[in-house]
Amino acid sequence: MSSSSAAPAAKPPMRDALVAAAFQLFLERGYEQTTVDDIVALAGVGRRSFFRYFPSKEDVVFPDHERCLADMTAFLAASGEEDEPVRRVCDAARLVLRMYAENPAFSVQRYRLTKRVPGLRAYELSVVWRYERALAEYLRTRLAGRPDGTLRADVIAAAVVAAHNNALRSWLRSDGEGDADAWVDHALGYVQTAFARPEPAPATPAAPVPTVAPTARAAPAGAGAWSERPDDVVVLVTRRDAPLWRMVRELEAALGRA
Amino acid sequence: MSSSSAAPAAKPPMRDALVAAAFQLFLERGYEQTTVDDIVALAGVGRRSFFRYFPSKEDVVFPDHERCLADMTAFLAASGEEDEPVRRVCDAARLVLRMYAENPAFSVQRYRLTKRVPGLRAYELSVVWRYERALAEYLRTRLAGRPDGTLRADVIAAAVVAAHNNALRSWLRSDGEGDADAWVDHALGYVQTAFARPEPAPATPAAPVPTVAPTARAAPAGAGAWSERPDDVVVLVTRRDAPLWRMVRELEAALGRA
DNA sequence: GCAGTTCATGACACTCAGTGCAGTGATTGC
DNA sequence: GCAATCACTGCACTGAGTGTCATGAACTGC
Repeated sequence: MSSSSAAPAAKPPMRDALVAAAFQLFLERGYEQTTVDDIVALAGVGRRSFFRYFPSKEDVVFPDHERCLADMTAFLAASGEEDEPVRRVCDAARLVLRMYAENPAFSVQRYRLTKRVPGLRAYELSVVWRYERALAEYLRTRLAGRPDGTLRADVIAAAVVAAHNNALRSWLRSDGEGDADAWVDHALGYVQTAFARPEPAPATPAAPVPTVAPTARAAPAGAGAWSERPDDVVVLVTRRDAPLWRMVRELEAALGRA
Repeated sequence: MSSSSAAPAAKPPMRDALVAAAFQLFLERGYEQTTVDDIVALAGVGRRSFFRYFPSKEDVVFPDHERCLADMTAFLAASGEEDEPVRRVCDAARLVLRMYAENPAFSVQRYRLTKRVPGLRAYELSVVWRYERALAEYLRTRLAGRPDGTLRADVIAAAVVAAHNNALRSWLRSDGEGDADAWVDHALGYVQTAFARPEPAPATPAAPVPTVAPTARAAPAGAGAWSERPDDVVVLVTRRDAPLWRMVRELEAALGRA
């Protein structure tokens, strides 16, 4: 019972049931050959419920990215002036790797699925783009005022994402057998050295792969994404025209319920 | 050549008519508020014809990217061993800029459209991704055999695309008034220097950064980098232990939705 | 226990993107 | 002239996504 049932709002099993049913059918007969009606029929729920939990058919393939993005945003927001910016975004990228590594079998299946289906590849791009934007926004604030601040922010963010994905895909192609952390450390190390030049701080060129920062989102309290210390309070900032389901999902993510 | 093949099959005017009608309606009432039926009605053609010229509604917004991608692929394929790889992909990226610069008014309109419509942003990502893959594939062959060849290829391609897009968007935000080439040259020059280091090629240290950095109107917005969007945002502050439904209710109240 | 409320779910109907198919009219080649 | 081809149109269909309402379970206060 590590994470289920315990406290206030019980985790809805329907969401997981839908993901399971969807993947069963996707692997059986393919993504495009599976309709939402097929999924809800197998899961034994109403069609409308599917779209209450997932805004689109594609979203059921990436059920945990929203949460991971919230973690990344919180991780970056918790950064201070003492953190080296490039290093910080590299560590933030490792959060994504960790999510993939938490369930290798699932990740490998999904990788093979997204590789085959153009629509899913396109959707994955939009997911990756949001990670990249989160990194870039952080870097923009950290590099503000410096020459070419936003340019460097965008380029470094793109490079970090590309390096991470290069290593991640290598690991996924190995069916989750290899050492994902080693690959990602190596890839991010390359980016760090490539962009360390304008900084005077290449004093520690070899060491800089000190593994992931704490964050241990296993701890229920530590997941308090927004509004760090002033506990007991949650602040949600969202676009007014965003769909309600997305606001609710962010809210849930901020609350640490999943 | 750039505009070759004028002779063979005369360009169908219907395609252009559809693009014109689509943009007229998109600008009038918005992208999502415009149906394909509206477009074909204004263009005075049958609905089925639309999908013969454009595989999807999104494609009508990017009518020339397919051609540009083909040009880029050809440009890279025509490269020889004597070309410096990073420089070559930078020049390839400039082909995209040229396409945008060929029709500034149209490009600016499209930029404003894609910035507003999430679906178009997502579609643009898939377009950009194809450019990036073309660059990365080229670099992979050129860097094959070298240590971390594919990693470096992916990272450099991503950096080039990010730099190009950063400059391109700066130009688009200036309503096509500024010197697009100067911005892109500067941005790509930064990438070239950043990745020129691991190479032993200090033979031409000064030359490879010919950059035209001037850019008279350096920062039109000054430091106000991203102070956009004051409105359109809703903020919810609530106690963490409040029931979820109550938070949602307050959210809905704040939104003005029943 | 009981009435009132809240909310998740399900059933229905609708819009719209995208596709397959058949029919029509014009052009081209013989 | 005749046949084949081509561009176009209309029609019907699938399937994703959305708004709306009814139901029913769980929780409220009494």
